[in-house]
Amino acid sequence: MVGNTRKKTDLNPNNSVDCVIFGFDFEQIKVLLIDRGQNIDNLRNQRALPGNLIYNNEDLDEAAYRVLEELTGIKDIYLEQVGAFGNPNRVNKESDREWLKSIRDEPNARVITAAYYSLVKIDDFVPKAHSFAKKTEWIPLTEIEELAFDHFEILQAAKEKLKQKIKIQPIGFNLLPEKFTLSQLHKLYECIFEKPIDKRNFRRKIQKLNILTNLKEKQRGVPHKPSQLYKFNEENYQLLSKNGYDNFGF
Amino acid sequence: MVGNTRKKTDLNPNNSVDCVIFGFDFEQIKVLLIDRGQNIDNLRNQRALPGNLIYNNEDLDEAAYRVLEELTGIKDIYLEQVGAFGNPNRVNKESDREWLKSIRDEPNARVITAAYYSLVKIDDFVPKAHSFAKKTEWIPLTEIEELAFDHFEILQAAKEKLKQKIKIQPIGFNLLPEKFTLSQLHKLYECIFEKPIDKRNFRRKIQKLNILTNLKEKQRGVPHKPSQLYKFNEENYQLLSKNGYDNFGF
DNA sequence: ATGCAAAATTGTCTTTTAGACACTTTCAAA
DNA sequence: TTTGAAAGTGTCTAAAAGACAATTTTGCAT
Repeated sequence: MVGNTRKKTDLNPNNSVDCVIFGFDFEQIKVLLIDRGQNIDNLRNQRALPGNLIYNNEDLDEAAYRVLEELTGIKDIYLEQVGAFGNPNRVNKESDREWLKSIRDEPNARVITAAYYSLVKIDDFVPKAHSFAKKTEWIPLTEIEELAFDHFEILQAAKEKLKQKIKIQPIGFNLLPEKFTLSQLHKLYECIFEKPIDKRNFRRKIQKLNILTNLKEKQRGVPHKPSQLYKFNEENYQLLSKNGYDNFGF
Repeated sequence: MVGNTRKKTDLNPNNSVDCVIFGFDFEQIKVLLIDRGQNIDNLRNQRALPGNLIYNNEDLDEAAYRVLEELTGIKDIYLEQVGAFGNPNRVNKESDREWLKSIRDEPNARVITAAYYSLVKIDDFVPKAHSFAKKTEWIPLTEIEELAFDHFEILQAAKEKLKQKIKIQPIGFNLLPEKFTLSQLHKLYECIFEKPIDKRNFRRKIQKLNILTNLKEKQRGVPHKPSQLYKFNEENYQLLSKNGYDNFGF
């Protein structure tokens, strides 16, 4: 947006954005986490959400898009704010402080973060180390038990937002490739809602939305009845979004 | 929470909270706004949401409760975050800058705000001037066309949150007095959803939730058939909240 | 070629919910 | 006693949710 180059001194030491980036590998929901590769004795090597300080002249949304792109290369994607997290101790765990000292000019500053979440096609991003992230990995949601700072709390809030949001907008398509099967879509909804959903009822309901185009093309090479491939119908989706729907829950 | 007295120097000049305080007078939704009583020539005397800077050692939620109490005297009330608003120009309107100079030590600081909304029983709070608010008034939602800073935008977001939230939790009771009638509740929902709702269908649906207790007591002195008074059944509400409901929309 | 394993696909019935719709009752005030 | 004003109430129809199981198509192993 702003073409200017920014200096390190333009960083706002008190405000950051953190991104919860969800992906889906047809089996489970995964989250993109960075590993800070800490080697200090007796400190757990906790993972963290990708995030960073914002610039002083930068909008929060803009910052989220920038950080997301800087850390993952992904852009032009659904991004939604989860909220602001400002517990004064959110940055005070000993292991976190050590890490901050190594990457920040003002490691003791109080930091309030605006959290965002994003849904990406998992194959569009091959994690690689970047900047202060020594490693970047897709970690299954179910395996995440603790994170740096208050990131676990942020993650829970993001999950909750996603659950609510997908009831009123079919945003799940952002997690799937161009061509996908109804079974994959079904599995995705089961993962998000964290409960089994009747196959036939799900298909009936999703088809009635009228946002799927049958590609008249089949899966190939699977050792069972091949599935029809569908694509997401952008035009009808726009129409639907405008009018809105209220209750795509199960 | 923290008993310490706070000094002005403990204020965080870059982060604030703003509160959208909704009330209901049985006719319409109102919002509590402050009037900054500006006397400068040619500047519109815009109203603003009550809000203020937070302290450095203060949690955001805590700050919201504090500011709400400081500005209105109200506490122990439903408070929910709307989100963070951080447009770098949100504080740059000329009329706003003038005002900030008169009340802030660092009037030029960039301020990111965390917005909250709250639902209060309108009669519990009799507006009176306080601190830098020269006046405090309940203004009907429908009459609000512009506000200071980005407060109009925040208000719209808060309205939207409220609309969504009330579909999954019966939070509207916070807007009503202890004893209320079904007609009042009905009117409230119409105001929030900004559309007429069929009386009989509404009654059927709200009664099925099982969170109303009929007080076997009637309105008195009204020049028409007096209405039954109800109270909100806390016990069943807890039960309902735990299990949740999905679709109390119209 | 045959059979098997694995997942895809499909429809019906029942129950619940949504949505449309209008008349009667009860009170205060004139 | 009449009138105005809002409260209160029930039924029918259409749509949606939810429960439920058999058949089809493919690759692969024999």
